[in-house]
Amino acid sequence: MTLHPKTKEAYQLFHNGILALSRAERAGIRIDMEKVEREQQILTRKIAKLEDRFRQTKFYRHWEHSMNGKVNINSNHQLSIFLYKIKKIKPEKITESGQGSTDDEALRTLNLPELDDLLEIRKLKKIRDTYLNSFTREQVDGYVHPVFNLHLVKTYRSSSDSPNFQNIPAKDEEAMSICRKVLFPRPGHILLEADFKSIEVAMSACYNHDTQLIHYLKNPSSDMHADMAKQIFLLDTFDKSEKSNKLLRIATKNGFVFPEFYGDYFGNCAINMACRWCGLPQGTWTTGQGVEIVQGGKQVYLSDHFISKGIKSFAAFTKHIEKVENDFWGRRFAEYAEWKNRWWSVYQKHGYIDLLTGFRCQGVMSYNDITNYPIQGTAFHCLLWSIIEIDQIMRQEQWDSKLIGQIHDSMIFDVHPDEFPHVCDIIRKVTCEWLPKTWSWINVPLYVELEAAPVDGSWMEKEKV
DNA sequence: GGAACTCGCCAC
DNA sequence: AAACGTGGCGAGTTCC
Repeated sequence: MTLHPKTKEAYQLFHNGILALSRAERAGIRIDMEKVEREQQILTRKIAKLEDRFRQTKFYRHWEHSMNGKVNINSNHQLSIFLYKIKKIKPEKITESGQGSTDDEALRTLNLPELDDLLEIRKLKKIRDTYLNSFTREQVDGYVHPVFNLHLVKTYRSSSDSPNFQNIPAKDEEAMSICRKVLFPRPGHILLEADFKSIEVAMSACYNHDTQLIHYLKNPSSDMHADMAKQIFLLDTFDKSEKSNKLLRIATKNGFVFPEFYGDYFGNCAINMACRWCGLPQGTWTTGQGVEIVQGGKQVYLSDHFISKGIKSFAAFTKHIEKVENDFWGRRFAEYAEWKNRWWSVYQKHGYIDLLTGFRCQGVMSYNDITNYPIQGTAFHCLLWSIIEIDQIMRQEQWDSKLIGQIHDSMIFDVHPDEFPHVCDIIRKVTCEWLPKTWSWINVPLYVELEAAPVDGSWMEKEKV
């Protein structure tokens, strides 16, 4: 498939965008190389220790024997053969090419305690060899200069490499801490990140004009994930501040709402919701299973709660999620669903789709592609427009502060403390006021969240402004 | 000895 | 009827 700008504005967005991003690349990000080296050494020692312990297990010795002494503990292929051919364990999960999977989830379900060390080794090696090592390899005088590409991604998002600045760990506490505490602003400066909130959902509303979706986006006190959690977990009341409800809300958001928006279906959602997020098994449910929740002021297990509501097995839960899905697309977001089908018809007729930002996607695409690409692309174009504006103001006003990076819906700045309030003010005006004014098809409010680290603080230390 | 592949895993 | 979108990159492996 091919991508191209159809309007002068679209061309200008890319032309000015790549110039602004090239200035961010030139600015770069400061790395504390001494810290990087120290962390690499610590990781190397930890890995060696874990490998020693792993080599003493019966599991390893059996593996070694079966491979005639030529074991490579980094080889998932070898591990797959050993587990599923030699030990003849039945694989729970199969890869794309049909062999037994050895990913984190597959190995955990095997319940072999020896494999825990192997998974830990994998994780530590990922941190050392992918992240810290790329900083060492790419740094010049203590700064890395990640490349930001506008021409590689099918959806009109960006990509980054050398090093990739867009996949530095953010979820796993240990990985995040090790990788982010070596990233610093220039001496005496402040790292600042500005993140568009729910920009993809907002952009989808610009295409589908769904009444209910717009209602959620226009009313900050409403909460679609909480409403869906209430429906999925059959709750009469939902206090968002309560701890177990927070978990149910996140499970709903990441296990149902977003996957459904991306084009997933109830079958996958049910597995993820029940097993991954709530700790419920795939078969029949019995008392005392899954996470604990609070119902009517009392702590109960999720399985007991569902059983009391007549959902007594994973199969029944899947049926329930199917009904929730039908309601989701058939009633709640019916206008969104109609847009998806209309949009698909337009593509089938013309062979291309045109984005609100003046770009065209042309060629062979699936139904999910057709309904996802415009949303992802347009969301990134909002960020790119903001980057161009801020970069221009920055140069006109001769800021000492600099834009240093971008992660699809967020911008990262290296800010002089004296300029900090002004930079925050400009970011808010550009993203939340001037952007919607310029692109009048934006039919919902836009929000940014600002997070900053203390002066001379690492990226690990950022907190809400 | 390098290209192309698979697998796994990090981000949005 | 079928069923999750986009990347980068490291390590191992296979092919030529």
